[in-house]
Amino acid sequence: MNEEQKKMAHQETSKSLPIAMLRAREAMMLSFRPLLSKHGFTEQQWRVLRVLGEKGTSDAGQVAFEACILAPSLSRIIGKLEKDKYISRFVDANDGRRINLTLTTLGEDVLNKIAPETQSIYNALQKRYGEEKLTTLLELLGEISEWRGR
Amino acid sequence: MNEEQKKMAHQETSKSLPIAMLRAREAMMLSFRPLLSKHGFTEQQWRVLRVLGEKGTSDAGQVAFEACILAPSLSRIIGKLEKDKYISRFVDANDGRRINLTLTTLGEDVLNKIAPETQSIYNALQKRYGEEKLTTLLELLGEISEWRGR
DNA sequence: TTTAAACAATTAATATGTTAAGTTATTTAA
DNA sequence: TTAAATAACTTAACATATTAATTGTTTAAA
Repeated sequence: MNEEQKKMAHQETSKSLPIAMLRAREAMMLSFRPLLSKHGFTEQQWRVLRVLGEKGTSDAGQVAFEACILAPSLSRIIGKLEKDKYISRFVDANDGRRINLTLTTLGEDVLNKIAPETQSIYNALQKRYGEEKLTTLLELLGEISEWRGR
Repeated sequence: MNEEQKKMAHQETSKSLPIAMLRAREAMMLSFRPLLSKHGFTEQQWRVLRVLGEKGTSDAGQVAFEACILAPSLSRIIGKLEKDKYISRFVDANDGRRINLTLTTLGEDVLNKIAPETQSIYNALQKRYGEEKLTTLLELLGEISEWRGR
């Protein structure tokens, strides 16, 4: 019995979708993260700003879902973003449980300042791999996102 | 000037690859995480066990790269896995800086016990989307992983 | 209507992510 | 050969991830 046969045969890590997504995402973030940290934001803070820029005012639950951040993490993140004057928060008029969030003028300014820089990184990626390939990738990822399996 | 025009037009979050990967990965982990936690492991601990099962003995740096975990995190993770007797660690004979890691018998046992269960979740995903689609996705992710752009 | 169930957000506790600094071992160059 | 540079890992500090418990609000049922 050789070395290989001692081990039971499992799926290779390179063929695991969650690991493959992690590695691919990490490769991209190696480019994006320095840009964000240059401006003093973490990935997660940036996602919150982007979602608010896209959706306008929306409640914390919606932002958490869109930014892919769990509620407890979001609570702290919006605490800091509010302290730093990038967003403001207020209780919903129709539902006292809900917290609405919106970008301040300062928040909009940083979004407008940083977004073009992230876009230029994205353009480099697109130039390298081609628009079609990236579109296909986005579509496939979108389908998986809707999976509620097993 | 209407509401839309007030905001500068940025890339939609749904068209951001890092966010799309995050959402897709999260959808999958919603299925995997309960299985892992049932056995008392976190995602990261599980990735370390899988990598060691695949590679056999290998040094911490290699494991960190393969499992997509930064060195400081790995230090803590292997500290716990060693304490719980799933792995053993020892200084490399040829390079005193390097720490070699290997699965214990207990580690191999849990790997062999849990892996089939994760595989069955994966099979459900494959049944839903088709083998070809998942293969395409893995290939595209693999290409992005090699990106070192800008 | 009054209470129980369901909800949204927050707090708490433990684990990991991220960057920087620190340790020890190895390599390189003077 | 030795001091500086490099490398691998660890520790530290702060931010986020995850699950559970808590608080306050709304809805639904008795």
